[in-house]
Amino acid sequence: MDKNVCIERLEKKGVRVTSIRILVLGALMDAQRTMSLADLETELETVDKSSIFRTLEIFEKNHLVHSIDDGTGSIKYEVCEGKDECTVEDMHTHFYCERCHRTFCLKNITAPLVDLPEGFAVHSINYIVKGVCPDCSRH
Amino acid sequence: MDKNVCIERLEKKGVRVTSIRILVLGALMDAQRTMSLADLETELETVDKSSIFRTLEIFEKNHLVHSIDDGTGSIKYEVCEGKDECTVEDMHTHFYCERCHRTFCLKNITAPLVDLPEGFAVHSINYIVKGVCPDCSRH
DNA sequence: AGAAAAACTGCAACCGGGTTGCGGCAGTAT
DNA sequence: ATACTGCCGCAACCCGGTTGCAGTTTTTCT
Repeated sequence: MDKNVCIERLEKKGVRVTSIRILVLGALMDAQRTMSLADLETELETVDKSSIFRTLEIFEKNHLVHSIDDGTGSIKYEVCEGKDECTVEDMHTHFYCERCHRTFCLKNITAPLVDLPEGFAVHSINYIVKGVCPDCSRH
Repeated sequence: MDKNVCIERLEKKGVRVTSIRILVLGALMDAQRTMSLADLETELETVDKSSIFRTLEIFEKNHLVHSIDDGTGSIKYEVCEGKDECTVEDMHTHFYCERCHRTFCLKNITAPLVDLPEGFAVHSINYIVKGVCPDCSRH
């Protein structure tokens, strides 16, 4: 991912630009899938785990990325597509492949919302479908 | 929960009856909510963590209980209602209260299933709605 | 019943993802 | 230049979950 695109995006969200932040954001934007902290660690060998962690914290607070819990025990991150907030984009469907252990963002499929009994106030939805992805079911 | 009810249920599923298993199953059946390993640990002071863990493993394999990942980092367990399998019951909606940190089973609300692109094979659904529960929103 | 095998349990140690304290470094402001 | 603030790497920690092992109980086989 072009460095300047990252810098621009960081500045737009009011996040101070550093070399590590460019690297992390670039890796996430390049990735065609969600990435865990461990994924980023192996991708960016030179960068310390805690630095990546704190970078993601800042990114999340500033709505540059959001996290998804796909039930695998490790949180996944992906860049927000929305303009300012990503509360709505947050709610798209994710698919977890039990064979290749990848988590897919089905961004064009918004997560369904059921009617809840009186008194329940909804803030967010975590909708994960698990099974076998097209790649794996071909083999 | 009556001891004999537990014993009966264990035998019905072909799980060997031990005192610990009666305790764990009883605690889960009594609970009006899902329970984590830690919850069971504090509830059953006398029983070792690893024993509870292995007991839950066996229960899950024999479809006495199933687990839900509510995204809090600790897996929750609840007793299966179904006769033999609980693949369908598994798919009901759960609600996680961000204030009191309890996970509710909304057993009468089945988890919705979206249409996925060609090639995705669905095995299970993880549908967690997060927000504030009726109890907490009253205060 | 008695011996061997299998299953169950508690203890302690481990594992891995996530998190934090701290000291050093870098950039910015005064 | 000096003081301040924020960023980073290292190491250590935390916590839920998991495993190896040894002692005990239960089952199985004769």
